[in-house]
Amino acid sequence: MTALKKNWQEYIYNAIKNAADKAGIDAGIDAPDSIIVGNPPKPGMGDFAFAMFPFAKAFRKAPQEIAAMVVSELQNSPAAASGSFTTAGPYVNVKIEIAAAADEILETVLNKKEQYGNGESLAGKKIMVEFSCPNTNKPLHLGHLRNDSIGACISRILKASGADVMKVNLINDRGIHICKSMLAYKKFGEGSTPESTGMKSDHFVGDYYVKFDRWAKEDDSALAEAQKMLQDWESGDEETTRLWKMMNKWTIDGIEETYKATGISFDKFYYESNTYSGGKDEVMKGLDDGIFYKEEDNSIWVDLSDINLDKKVLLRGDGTSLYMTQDLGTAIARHGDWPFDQLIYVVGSEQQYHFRVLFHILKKLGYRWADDLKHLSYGMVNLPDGKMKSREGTVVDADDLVKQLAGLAREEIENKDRAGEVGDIDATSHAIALAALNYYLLQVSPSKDMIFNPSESLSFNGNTGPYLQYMGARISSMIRKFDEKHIEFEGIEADTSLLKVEDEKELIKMLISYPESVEQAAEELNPSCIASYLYDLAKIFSRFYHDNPVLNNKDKVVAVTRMKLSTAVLQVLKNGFDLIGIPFLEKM
RNA sequence: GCGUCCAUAGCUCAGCUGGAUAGAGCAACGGCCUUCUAAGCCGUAGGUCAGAGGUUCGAAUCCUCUUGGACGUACCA
Repeated sequence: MTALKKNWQEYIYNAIKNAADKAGIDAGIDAPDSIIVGNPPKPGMGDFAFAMFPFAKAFRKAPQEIAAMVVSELQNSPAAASGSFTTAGPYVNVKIEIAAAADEILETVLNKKEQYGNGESLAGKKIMVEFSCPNTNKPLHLGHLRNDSIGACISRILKASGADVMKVNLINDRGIHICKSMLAYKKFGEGSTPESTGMKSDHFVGDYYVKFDRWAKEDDSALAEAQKMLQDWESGDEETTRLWKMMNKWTIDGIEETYKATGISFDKFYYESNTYSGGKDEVMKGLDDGIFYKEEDNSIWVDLSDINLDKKVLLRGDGTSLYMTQDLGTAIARHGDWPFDQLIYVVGSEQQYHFRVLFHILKKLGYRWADDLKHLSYGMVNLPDGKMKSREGTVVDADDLVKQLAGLAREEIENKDRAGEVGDIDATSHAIALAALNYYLLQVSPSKDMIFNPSESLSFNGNTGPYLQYMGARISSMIRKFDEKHIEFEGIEADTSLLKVEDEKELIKMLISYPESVEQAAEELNPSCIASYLYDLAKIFSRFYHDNPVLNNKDKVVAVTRMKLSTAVLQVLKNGFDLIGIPFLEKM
């Protein structure tokens, strides 16, 4: 909440109080905070709107009449100096004096620079964010990209709100599915390597995962062999371990390349292969303490009837561990490494049950911090004709997608004849690709499933990341030209009282509300707040810039003032870009 | 069956703790480049906010039910 809004809440609050006192009644409100600040439906009607409906009961009067009383109170108060107000039926609409607000916000933005928008709401909090968590049996696909975008963005938003954030990844490098690709390679690989085939190493491994699937369809013994391999692996069999190490490295190397290309990074990597045994110990301990129980086949279970759930297996009869086993171990290890105030798991909605159970078990085991765990569940990415299915080859591969986007961006640059202008065309097209991708993935609220429409996501027009980048590039271009002509403008000071156009006012208001967007995004763990904010800001600027000469203005004072406004808009765009993962481009 | 989530324009999505005439983009149609990058700007058309009740001065938003969908309820992760 900005100071400006707070002031007006106060003014309205006092006005209502005074009116109530005069009428000898109790207004039924006790704090300025309780006054709701709205926006009038049309910009021309004012900047803030206050509905009088809630006070009708206390006053025993029609809201229209109360509005009139409030306005007359306002006229005799300090509020009169900072704006004007009218009744609009049951509403009191306020038009703020823009020059004073503009002066303040422009100074604030231009002084704070990349710090503008950062808040303190989470200051002192240690928040760990887990995301990505790839399996080491195949390369990343579109689903991972959504996870990565959300996880990375949430981390930045929390940091911008003052939290101490630790980004962690959990490499899923053990389990039956890993053994499947290992087994297929052992059987069909014939000693080939990523180098010998010239393939990206994670794709190389992924192919064997597919091969296993095909083999298992024809031969029932395949699965049993994989099971056997898992036992070998957990008992430390040398040959299996060697194969595992080699293939894991291939996959992880390949995935790291994808991370690098998509701008994803982590502060710490956890590996299931390290944490699963800690989880096993924990399960054994829980068994001794009578929290878990053993079945006849030696498997270990937890009874969850106390939270209206069934029972869940924690350790197989043959002693090998499961997803749950290692996740217990991982959580405990993490809290030991870095005692967090909150741990956010960015994981798909299909695992809601898993996390509910995980948190509950940790609580049963007596870990108080179990209450600080949160599953940030996000929806699936589907294709226009349904789901992505690896077996049917409808999976959208992450590397392919990024490459394809960059290719299209490059074409676009060439078509516009801007190849010479942009400098490094490869870097530029890649940056545009990332903008398109991240914006596309983040403009949708995480909780919702989304449809990935290839032709639409490959478009760079309209409500897209590249549109935002384009606005940034145009403002940058203007600033360059302004700097070149600096002699012409020497000694000329900006005068915000000249900001009279409606769009200028809108821009000022947008600048003021940026920190609220960030705060809201942090509170709701929803990046789409910032995505929509940025689009709104860019859209208004675009219209303003189209209709009103800035640098080329005949009046040099107006030119300087508008340049200052534009520079502030650019700063806020850039700050938002950093959060959403849109690379800023000086030229495009 | 039970649990969680979802349903807004032809399509993809916004819509803040309930507030004035529900907004964008894409697709369609029509305008605008001798001036700051046309990846742009402006306009036209397109809606029973799945349906029915309820709460309220006031509901896309809150509650209940119904319908439709997704996901889960694995000794997969």
